[in-house]
Amino acid sequence: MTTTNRQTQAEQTKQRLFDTALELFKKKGFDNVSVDEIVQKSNSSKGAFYGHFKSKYGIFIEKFKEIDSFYEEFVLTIPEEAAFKEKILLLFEGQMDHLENVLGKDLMRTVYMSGLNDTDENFFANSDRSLYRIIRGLIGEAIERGELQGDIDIQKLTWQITRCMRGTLYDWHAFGETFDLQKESREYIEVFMDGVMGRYGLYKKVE
Amino acid sequence: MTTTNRQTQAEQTKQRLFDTALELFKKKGFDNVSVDEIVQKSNSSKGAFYGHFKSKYGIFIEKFKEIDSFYEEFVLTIPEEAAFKEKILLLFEGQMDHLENVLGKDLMRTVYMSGLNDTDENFFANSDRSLYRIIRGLIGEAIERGELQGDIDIQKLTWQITRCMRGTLYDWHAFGETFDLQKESREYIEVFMDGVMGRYGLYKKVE
DNA sequence: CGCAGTCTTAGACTATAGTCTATAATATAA
DNA sequence: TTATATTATAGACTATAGTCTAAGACTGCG
Repeated sequence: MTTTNRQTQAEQTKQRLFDTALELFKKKGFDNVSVDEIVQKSNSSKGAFYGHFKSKYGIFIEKFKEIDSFYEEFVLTIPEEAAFKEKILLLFEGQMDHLENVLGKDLMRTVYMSGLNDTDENFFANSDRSLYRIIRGLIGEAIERGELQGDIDIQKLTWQITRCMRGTLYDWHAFGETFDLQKESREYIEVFMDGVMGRYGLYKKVE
Repeated sequence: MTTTNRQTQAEQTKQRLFDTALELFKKKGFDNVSVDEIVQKSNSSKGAFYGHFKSKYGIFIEKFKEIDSFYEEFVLTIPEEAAFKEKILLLFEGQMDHLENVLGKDLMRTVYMSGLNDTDENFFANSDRSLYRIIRGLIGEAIERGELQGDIDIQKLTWQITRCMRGTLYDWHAFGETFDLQKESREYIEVFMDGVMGRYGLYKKVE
């Protein structure tokens, strides 16, 4: 008998549930997989499942958290010298690509559903998220460089820019197949950023 | 026996279910009311309920549809001579006030939940909605008046402007109590409309 | 009128998310 | 080592949204 302590055992159970669930979700779609099936295919139990995850959504939310490490890495690929607006556009592009092609629509739908539930932990509202830190950083940098006015409310602008993401991603689900995420995202944030630069940008009339 | 025909009878049942459900939702909140309770308090049955409504959400969706008549009326109060941007701002203000104070947050949450469900009928995607017609109308009018360029994509701009609504309303739910709907809505759409006017507006540098 | 067809309704049934309690496995203390 | 406490897990149980079938009620036609 390999001497695994209880904690390790539990961690293994959690991992088994996690992997099995993700695999099933991928194969059959979130709504077509029951917790009973996950539990059974993992040789585990309801008790274990709800011991490790807050809800069925919990699995996806946990997976979704990986997105923050994506942001951390992606931001490094953004050219240092690019203009503020350009950087935001690149960030949107990279994000949408990742969401569509790596995490997938089904997972994102789940995340957005859970954002509407008081009971679930609120992922969006957590202002420590890498995404928020990164955008606050870009804004701060833009101010230092004299691209943006120094007296703007950084936090507010961060929420607004990320709201563009949320609005676009919501529509991605609400408007079905015909919705071209990349295209819609780009066109939308471009207009918004025009508004931002018009309001808070410096050296506008120069050039 | 009053000679009520079958259709009238059914209509009465539906109305009874509808009223009872709304009353219960208001008193206890959507999530704390079961279909069984609605059915029981209405002296009706599951069969009747699901005959008349597609889902439990269905009740709220039906109520929500009244918003279109609100738009139709509200738009009449917008001053004819106001600028395009101003009209949009007023529309947002009126809408948010109505959603917050008449329809209520619980109902709106339900509508937004159902927008994420493939199975439910998709309310947002229906381009016949009064809201969309009204905004298309305002854009068309602005073009005629020479406020906007004549070659813009009216439909696309309509989706984008309403996406500002959806983004703000989503955040209203996701960010909990501290979120000031009116304020957030105004500040956000103002920036966006600046972007719109900067891109598609005419006579910008004149004045 | 009486029969056939159709719509409405009743309510039993199913599917499934999440809770609860008991048990087994492990850790800790004596 | 033995006793006690803790924690993970099993799986029965509950709550509830939604389905399904049949029966009753009406309608219209011959």
